[in-house]
Amino acid sequence: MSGAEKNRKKSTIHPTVNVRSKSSHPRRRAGHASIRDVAAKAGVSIATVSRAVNGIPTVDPELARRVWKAVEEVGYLPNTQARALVSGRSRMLGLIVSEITNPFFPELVQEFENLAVAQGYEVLIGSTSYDPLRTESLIRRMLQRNVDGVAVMTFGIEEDLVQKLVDRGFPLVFVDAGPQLENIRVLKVNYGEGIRQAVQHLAALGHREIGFISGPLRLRSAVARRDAFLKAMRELGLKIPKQHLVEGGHTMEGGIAAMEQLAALSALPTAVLCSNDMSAIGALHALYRTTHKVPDDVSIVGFDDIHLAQFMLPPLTTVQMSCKELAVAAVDALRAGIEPNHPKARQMEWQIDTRLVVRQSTAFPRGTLPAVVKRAAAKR
Amino acid sequence: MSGAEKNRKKSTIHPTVNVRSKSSHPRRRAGHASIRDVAAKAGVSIATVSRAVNGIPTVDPELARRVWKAVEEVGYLPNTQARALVSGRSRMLGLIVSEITNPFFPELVQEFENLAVAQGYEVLIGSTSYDPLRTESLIRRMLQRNVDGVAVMTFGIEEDLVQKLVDRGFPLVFVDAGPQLENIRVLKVNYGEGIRQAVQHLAALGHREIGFISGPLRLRSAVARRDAFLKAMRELGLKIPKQHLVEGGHTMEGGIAAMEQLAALSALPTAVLCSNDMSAIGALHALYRTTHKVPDDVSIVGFDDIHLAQFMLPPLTTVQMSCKELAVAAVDALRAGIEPNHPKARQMEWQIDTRLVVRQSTAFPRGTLPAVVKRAAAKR
DNA sequence: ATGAAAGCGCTAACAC
DNA sequence: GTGTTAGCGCTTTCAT
Repeated sequence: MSGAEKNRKKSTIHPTVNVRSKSSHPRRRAGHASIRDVAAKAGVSIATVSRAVNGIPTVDPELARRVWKAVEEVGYLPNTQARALVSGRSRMLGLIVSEITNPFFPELVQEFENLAVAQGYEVLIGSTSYDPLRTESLIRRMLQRNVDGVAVMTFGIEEDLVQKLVDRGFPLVFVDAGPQLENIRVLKVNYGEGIRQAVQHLAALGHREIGFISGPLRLRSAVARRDAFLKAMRELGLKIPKQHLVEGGHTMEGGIAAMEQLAALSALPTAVLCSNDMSAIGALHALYRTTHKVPDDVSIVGFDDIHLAQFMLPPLTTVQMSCKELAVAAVDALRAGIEPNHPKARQMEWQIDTRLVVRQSTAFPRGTLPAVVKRAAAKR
Repeated sequence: MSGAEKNRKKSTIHPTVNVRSKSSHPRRRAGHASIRDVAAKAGVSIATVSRAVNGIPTVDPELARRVWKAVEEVGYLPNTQARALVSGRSRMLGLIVSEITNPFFPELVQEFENLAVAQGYEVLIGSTSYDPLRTESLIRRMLQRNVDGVAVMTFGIEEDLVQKLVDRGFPLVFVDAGPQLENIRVLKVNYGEGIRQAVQHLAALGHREIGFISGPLRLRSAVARRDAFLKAMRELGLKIPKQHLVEGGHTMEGGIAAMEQLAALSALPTAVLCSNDMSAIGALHALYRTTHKVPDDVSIVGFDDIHLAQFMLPPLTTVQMSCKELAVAAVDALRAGIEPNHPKARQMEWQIDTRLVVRQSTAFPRGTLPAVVKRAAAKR
């Protein structure tokens, strides 16, 4: 109970008692107890308070008790900013998504946040609206806030900035990051698997004319989904006329526009696969407006399996990409990059699977009945 | 170009040149340029750098130029944590919502974030999942992160904590905060207006049996909406049998369950008002499963007007509560509480209006045709 | 085991 | 107008 008062100002030669407590410093944060208040109350040094609060085992149990009591009494909350300043680590993670209003992302955000918080991290969220400029300013702001790492769940960012960060050794996690960039951890989504299942499901029902509503093609992930579709079709020997391939922008509006384009064709495909669920919902809506029935007239398949999908009318058949899985991988990858002794510190790739979920927006092509049904009908 | 080196360690008596630049301190943040690096590069003191960077007009233009050049060269980003530490303000706002996966909230979050960022604030987002414990830990975490204020867009929080914060003078903004708490800024939503419009719209169409699917009744806002409905019905002299009032929990699942309950009644109401759009979507789904047609068999009205509402099948008639308006008010109210010289520093209430948006989920009650239609039919 | 003191990066009061 | 310096709240040597 001696030196603590020296930490303050030049001031009087005789720092008698608790002058510190309500501070001489004008900028002192109002109404907030600091470590010094606790130290004074407990009659120990601030170092001991720090140690007690951080659970360092070498503190005398009796002193620890006194410290905790004082903490209680003054309502002390350690100031994370100060901690971050001295430790050089903020225990904040950045999470950048393309469009927070696309329901897939809130689901992702929630999972990510739960995991992060459980592991002692806070999350700074940013939504880019597909704007590279926004993405850049977002990353810049997050860096200023000293986040320990950033997970970018979208693409369209200036490579320069990424390169600079990578050079600096800043932990970065991308989904579907394409190119040669080293030292970036990447979540590789296996689009092929789920999309092949979807195409095969449609083909098995008898569909041969299958259209595709893609996402915005400057997004790597959108391109990857389209390519997976093309590949699956080719594997089955199915043709894709150019006009059956339309861009939908991953929004409901985009889905509507794309479906209208398809519907204007002389021969509307009997089934349409969409690059995400929002486009699929848009497609559903467009078909409703043009009085086409789903799935009787045309089958629709989505991608993502957002919560909403099962509540659509009709419930949407879709390719599931688990945002839980994505979140787990993202947090894991981030920590691998941040914490020097992380068991996966050297791992650079995380695999994410996708799979088909069959609901009621897919059925036999219009005007056809499969053999089994015909046989059943004949029996009557 | 002299004293800056003194800031470091005891060390050598002769701090010849740029020993500081890559630091002697072991905890120095790796790869990140600090204000001292800029000062060294520009040949000025750190104070000048600080002033230049913060746009203080009294700096010599020539020096300012040199500073900015150095900033460019070393890739300097001011450390927000340090700034926050010294200024006692973090320029971070907390935003607490009840359920990030309810599409209304991402829309709100996005608006809020855009506004906040434009005004130089960062946003820390938290989702409570209606859990008071989570809410409390959320607020606690936000306080540790030194947020300048918190907007709570949900209710169910322990009053103790709120009281403590209020006593401390901590800026807090609530939506629909009910009780006597002083020094809390509140966003008063005028549910009555929009809901009265909805009930009158239904009544005008000829509905007399109008059901209501409420939200979770521990939420003030849910109670307020139900009460507004009851009041509007009373004003029109319409009766509400108890079984026409069911709780839906503000989720799709809840909406489905509630609608099923209603559908199981001997006399299903001809119209149902829902406490939010998600319940309404659930109701739509439940009616689809029970092969009731909307709006032919029963009219449905939602609340919130989320983006999705217009894309439902059929497009949802709903009471609009503009999240843009809410966000604007929330940020405004927060800043009023934070900034001592804010023009509205003394204002404690913000009004938010609601209004009906008519789409296609409402129509005449089943089995009825209004006079005009009958006359038109008779003419043929 | 405990305390003193340095210092994280920055701002602002003060001196010149 | 510019530099020096104290200090924001905290962690972490280094002595004791």
